[in-house]
Amino acid sequence: MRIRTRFAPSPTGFMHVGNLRTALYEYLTAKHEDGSFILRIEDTDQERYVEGATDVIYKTLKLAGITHDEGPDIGGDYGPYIQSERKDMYLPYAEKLIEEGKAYYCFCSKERLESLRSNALEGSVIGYDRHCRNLPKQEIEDKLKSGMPYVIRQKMPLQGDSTYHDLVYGDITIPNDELDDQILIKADGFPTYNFANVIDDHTMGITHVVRGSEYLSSTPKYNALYEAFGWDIPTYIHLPLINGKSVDAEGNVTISKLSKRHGSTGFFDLVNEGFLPEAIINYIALLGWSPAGEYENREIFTMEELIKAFDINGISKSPSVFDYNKLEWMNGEYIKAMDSDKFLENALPYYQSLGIDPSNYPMLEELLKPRITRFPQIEEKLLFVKELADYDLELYEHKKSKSTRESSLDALEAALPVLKDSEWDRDILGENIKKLAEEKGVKNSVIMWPVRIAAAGVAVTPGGCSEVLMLLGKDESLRRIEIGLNRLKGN
RNA sequence: GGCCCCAUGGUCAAGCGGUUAAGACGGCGCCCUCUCAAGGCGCAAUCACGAGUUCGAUUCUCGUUGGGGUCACCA
Repeated sequence: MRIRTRFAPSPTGFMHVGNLRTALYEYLTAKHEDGSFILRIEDTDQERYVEGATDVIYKTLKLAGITHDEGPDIGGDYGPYIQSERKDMYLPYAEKLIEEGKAYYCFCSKERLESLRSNALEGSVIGYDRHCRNLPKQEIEDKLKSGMPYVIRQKMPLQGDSTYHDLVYGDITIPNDELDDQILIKADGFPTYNFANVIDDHTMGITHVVRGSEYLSSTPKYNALYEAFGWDIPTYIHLPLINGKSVDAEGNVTISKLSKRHGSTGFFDLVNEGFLPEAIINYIALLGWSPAGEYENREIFTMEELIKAFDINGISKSPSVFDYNKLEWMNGEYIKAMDSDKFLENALPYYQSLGIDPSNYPMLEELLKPRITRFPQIEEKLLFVKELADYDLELYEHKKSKSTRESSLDALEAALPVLKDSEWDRDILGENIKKLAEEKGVKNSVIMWPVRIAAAGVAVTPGGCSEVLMLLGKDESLRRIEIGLNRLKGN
C-alpha cells in the first residue's frame, strides 16, 4: 500500500517552525517511500478566520520546497481539501453512531458544564459527568422536537485501558476513565476538530498520521472513533516537541515550548531576518531526527537527500531546543556554497540600500561570501563605503596590530605619499605598503591597521587594508586618509 | 492535581550489555593573517540520582527527582 500522509494546518496566518517541521516530517515520511503528501486546510473556523491565511500556508510550503500532491489549490481524488467545504459530510457519520448506540445527544448547557468544572474537587476527575448518556428515549425525542440545542457525544468505554502503538514512542496505554465522552458535533452543527480529523483522515485514505506528541494522550479517543466505525487505525508517528530556552535577569534558565520570547518562531520571521528557507528546512530536519548509515554525521542536506536519508527510526523521543546559533552557522554554510547569481540576487537589496553598484567592485562577493552568515549583515560590513564616520580615535589603538595613536600618525604620514604614487591595485598596494613597513622596520600591520581605519572610519570592513582601499577608490581613500592624519595631529 | 511521555556535554545528538562514550553548533586556546572575520589545529565539557538484573551497566527493570505534554461546544 502506498503511504499517504497529510499536513492539516488551520489557517491562522502564521506558520510556526514547529508546524513546519511537522509538515516536513510528514512530507519526508511519504516521499521516502514514494508515497503521497496531502494538504488539507482545517478551517472549522468559527470566528478565527484570518484574511489571506491559506496563502501563507501555500507560500511557506512552496518556499520551503515541500510540495503536496493533493490539496485545495491543485485538487486530487479525495477532495474537497478544505474542511469547511466538507462540513455536510460529518453529521451523517455522527448520526450513524447514534443509531448504533455508540453516541448520544447531549442537551447539557454550557453553563451546566461550566459549573461542573468549577465545582469539581481538587484532584477529582474534571470531565463531563455523562449526564445525558442514558436519557430515556421519550425525553430525547421531546427535547429534539422542542428545538433544544444539543451536541452529539461519543460513548467512551468506562473501564479498562486502551493501548495503541506508535512508531516513535512504542506502546502507549491510557486508562479509559481518562477518556471523556467527547463531543463529535457541536451545537452549531459543525464537527469538532477531533471528529472531523478522523473522518477526513479515513475518507482521504491517510495511512500514516504524523503529528506532534501533544496528541499522544488523546490518540485513544481517535482510535475509539476508528473502532466505532470499524475502520483501520492508521499508523501513528508522534513527533517530539520543539522547545525554546530563555534566561531571566537572575540567570535562571527556563526551557519551555518555543514562543515569541525565545526569538522568532515564525517561518517568515526567520526569512525576514535573513535565514534562507533551505537552511531553515535543513536545520529543523535535524531537530528531533538524526540520520544513520551513509548519512551519519552529515549536517548539510538538500531536500532530495533528506528524502533519501529520512528514517522513522532516527526520530528522537525527547523534545529538543531550538538553537539559533546553529541555524546561523548552517545559514552561513549555505551562503558559502551559493553560486554568484544567487548570491547577487540575495545581496542586491543591501547593495542598493547602501548605494553600491556591485559591478564596480568585482571582489565584493569573494570578500563577503565567507564572512557573513546572513545577508542583512552586509549592511554593517559595507557601511564604511557610505560616508566617513566621525570615529573615535581610540580605533587606532590596536594591540594585535601593534598600533597606537602615535605609531598611526607616523604610519599615515609615511604611507600617504607612497599611496599617492601607487598604482591602484590590490596586490600592488599591498606590496608597496609592505615595502614601506620594511623600510621603517615595523610589522606590516603597523601601517596597514591605521590606513584601513583612516580609510574606513570603522573597524568592521569586508576585507583588509588593500581591499578597503580598492573598494573606496583612490581619490576617496586619499581624502579620508588625509582627514585621519589631520585628526591624529589634533586638528 | 490525575493521566501520558521523556531524561547522554550549554545546545543538536550517535550509542541499542563490554567503546579511550562519536560527530556538529557554541565556548576556550594556539597557528595563520592586510581588520572584525574567514581558515587550520587543539582543548574543555555529558551518561540526573538510588536500588536491582548481570561476570559486566550509559544501555535492561523498578523507584526517586527533574522536564515536557494533556485534561474545551480551540484547532
